[in-house]
Amino acid sequence: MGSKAQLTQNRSRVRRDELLAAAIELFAEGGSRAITHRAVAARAGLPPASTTYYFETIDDMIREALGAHVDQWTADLTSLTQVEFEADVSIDDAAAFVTAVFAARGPDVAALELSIFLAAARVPELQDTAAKAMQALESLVGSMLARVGATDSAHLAAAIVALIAGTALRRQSGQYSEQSEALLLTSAIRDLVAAHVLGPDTVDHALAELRKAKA
Amino acid sequence: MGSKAQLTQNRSRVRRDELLAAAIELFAEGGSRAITHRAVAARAGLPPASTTYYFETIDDMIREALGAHVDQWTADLTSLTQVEFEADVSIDDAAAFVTAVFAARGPDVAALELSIFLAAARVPELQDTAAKAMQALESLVGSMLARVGATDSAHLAAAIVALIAGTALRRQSGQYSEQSEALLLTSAIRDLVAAHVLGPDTVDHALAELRKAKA
DNA sequence: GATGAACTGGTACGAACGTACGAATGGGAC
DNA sequence: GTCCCATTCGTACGTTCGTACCAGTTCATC
Repeated sequence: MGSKAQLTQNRSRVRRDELLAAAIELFAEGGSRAITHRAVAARAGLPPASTTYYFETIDDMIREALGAHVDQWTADLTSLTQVEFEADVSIDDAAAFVTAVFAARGPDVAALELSIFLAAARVPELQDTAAKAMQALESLVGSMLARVGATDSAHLAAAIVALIAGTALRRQSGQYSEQSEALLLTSAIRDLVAAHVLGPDTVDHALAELRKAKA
Repeated sequence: MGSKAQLTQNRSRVRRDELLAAAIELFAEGGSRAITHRAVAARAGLPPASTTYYFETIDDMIREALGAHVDQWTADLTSLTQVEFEADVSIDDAAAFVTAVFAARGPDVAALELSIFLAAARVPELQDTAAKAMQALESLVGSMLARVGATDSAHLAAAIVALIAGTALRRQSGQYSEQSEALLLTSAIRDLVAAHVLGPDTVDHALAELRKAKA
């Protein structure tokens, strides 16, 4: 549905993917405003009419481009979950690994991922796609937590995901160095895991002490 | 610079602000793609030519709209820092208060703020604006921490900011209930503050225990 | 209340847009 | 090999875009 193209030929599928990739490139550079039939085709090195053959409307094209990119991201995250580690994984190894997911490819790419995720989440047809991406990230974090021996906790994984995403977002303001951000993320993850290990009673007690000390 | 308008009249300034507000509305609904001279003027209930009088180019208008919104947000955050509290503020009160900053106005607004912040951070002319907004948020969190008696720590405030931002982002996937998100955020903040109170040695020890338990 | 600058708003123009069309091309099934 | 249909791609149409223009109106200053 959507497109008139039937994609019976291999080359055709390749060209279609090239158009989607070109659309994402343009989106990264100038937002959705930069995505036009002609611009996408030109970027992909294809004739102007190629876009109308593969996509019913320009909105379809944008949707597909965003969706395909988020799907790819989800697939990447999922495959990372399968990676084998040596038996002894430290928290810091795990944190560094997870940090890399969002941050290692550079702030520009992180900004792109965030923008795409955000744009996708606001398109009704892509909400499932966005939700799956977030689930994949939480699964990845969950599997890392399992590796370091933490008792299973969706709550903890969710908090760490929020921390990762928030760090990526915070970094966009451009006023922090990359390594200080990585340090911040690592130490915050350590704190969250430690609090989880110590248990709610210890946390309650520490906060009660804080309150007493203030008085 | 930028605009030919000199804004010597009050009504003129009001109209200009109305145009900026209309631009933000359209941005919220359809992204930067939806911002056109005519659409903005129509939304503001003003004649089509009004936009060209106040803004040199459409890109200037978009920049100004984004910048003005982020500035307003910064001002809101800064004024919240000045709010007086009763003497005894619990961590949960503080967490709830801070949560409200990002979340209370509903997920749609949070998505808008995130989108605008992200878009602004990618426009060179607005990077200072975006950085100031992030600083204002960190100051707000820092002042709340001071109120609950935590020893001053930029590190802790930064981690909590990341947590807030990340929670707002995570929520955009639309698969979590608003209250579960609030609960997640509150408990994660509690954990971070507790870990800070307990100190790095305790955290190290807890993580070491975790490692031992796994073996 | 006169005067000049600031502002208003209708209209116009070239460029770029989304989309449609049709002739030319090419690959797969028989 | 030949036939058919998917694909390619130049071209064209109507629309909407960004921007410019200018006659009319309103306001601040005197």
